[in-house]
Amino acid sequence: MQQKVRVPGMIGEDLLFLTDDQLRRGIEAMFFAYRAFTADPDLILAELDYGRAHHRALHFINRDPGLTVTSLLAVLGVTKQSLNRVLRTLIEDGLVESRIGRRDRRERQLYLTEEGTRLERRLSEAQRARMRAAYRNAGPQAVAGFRQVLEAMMDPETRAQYQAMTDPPEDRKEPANEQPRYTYSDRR
Amino acid sequence: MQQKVRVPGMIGEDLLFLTDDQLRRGIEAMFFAYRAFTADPDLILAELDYGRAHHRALHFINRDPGLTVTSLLAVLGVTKQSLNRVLRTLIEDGLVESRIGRRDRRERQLYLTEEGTRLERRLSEAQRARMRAAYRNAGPQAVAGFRQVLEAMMDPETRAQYQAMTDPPEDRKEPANEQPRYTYSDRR
DNA sequence: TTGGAAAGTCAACAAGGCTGTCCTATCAAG
DNA sequence: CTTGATAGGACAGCCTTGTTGACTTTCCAA
Repeated sequence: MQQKVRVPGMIGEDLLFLTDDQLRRGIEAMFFAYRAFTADPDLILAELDYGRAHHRALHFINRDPGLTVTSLLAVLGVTKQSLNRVLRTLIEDGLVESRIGRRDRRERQLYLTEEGTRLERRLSEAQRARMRAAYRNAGPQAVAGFRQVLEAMMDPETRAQYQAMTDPPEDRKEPANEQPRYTYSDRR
Repeated sequence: MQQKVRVPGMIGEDLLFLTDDQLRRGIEAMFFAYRAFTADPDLILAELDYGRAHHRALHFINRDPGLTVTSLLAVLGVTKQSLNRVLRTLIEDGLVESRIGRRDRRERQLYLTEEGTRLERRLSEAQRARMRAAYRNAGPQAVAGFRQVLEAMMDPETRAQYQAMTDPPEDRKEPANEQPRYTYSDRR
């Protein structure tokens, strides 16, 4: 079990980064970082009696307005019943609007209301602030590596979905406003 | 709100990686990757009627045998009651042993039993396998960046704790077996 | 016209967070 | 030796968010 091999001169490249110990460090880093990653939005959500599930719904509806319940279900990877509970409160509270599908009237297309947009922005700005600080601190090269490892960690289907999400500017139904749009937001 | 600035020639360094859009990509990468990260152990745990909380306890007890309940509490960042529920089942099931503290008899020092060690190994090997594949795929430079960003994302206290955990070989109570120990485990 | 997909609903259950309260054992200081 | 503080454990009860299973309504498409 746990066959450990003492390596004398190293093979070709430096393989020390594949050590069980290095892997454990990475695992723990994921655990601690993810906790921090969700901490800021969680504070805001707690005030409003919402949970992480609400944040996730708001995030993906904001990113892709008009997406159907089924698509959202697929992205989030939860059951219809679980999502429905969350979605219902968001709709009741006037943060999300559910319109009957234009192509297929069985489908429901989801949109954020004004108020929903406001909350989403508040939540995601809190989350971005931490991310931005971490990015800035680590630098562009580190960020590239960060993304590369995370992508390599995903299940293949998820990764495909993730990469398709906005990798190509991709026209879904709206012709999509073109223009490269090199935007850079800052504050503080 | 959301002040966007069209950047013509870029400032000094390339700041495109701090774009709100790039930050959003990073946020989504965290979400999807974390889901994958927990997926493999979750499958094993489900078989045995355990949950993620049990895995976390086993992990940290394994990493630091003899740690006290209070230390474990601090690392996990949950309440005593929440941990206790999990710990109790692990002790009842004979995976964890709780010995009276040697220095302070009020404390309980936690150890994995044979069986606990076996399960921990099974869980962590599943998790490491995915991590190893991702690491190998991304390469050592990317891994360095990955860790750098995750560390920058942590709360300062957590980061200090994380870095202290095994950064210096550090003798806690055992004199700690020295020797650099360049080990490299593989299979497949 | 009919089969099946999309959506929604109800009920029930479980994991794992949380708070609050209370108790015991033990240490350390006065 | 007493007394206050600390470590741990237990019980009750609450919440969110995940799950299954069963059932209905709506509506598209063959």
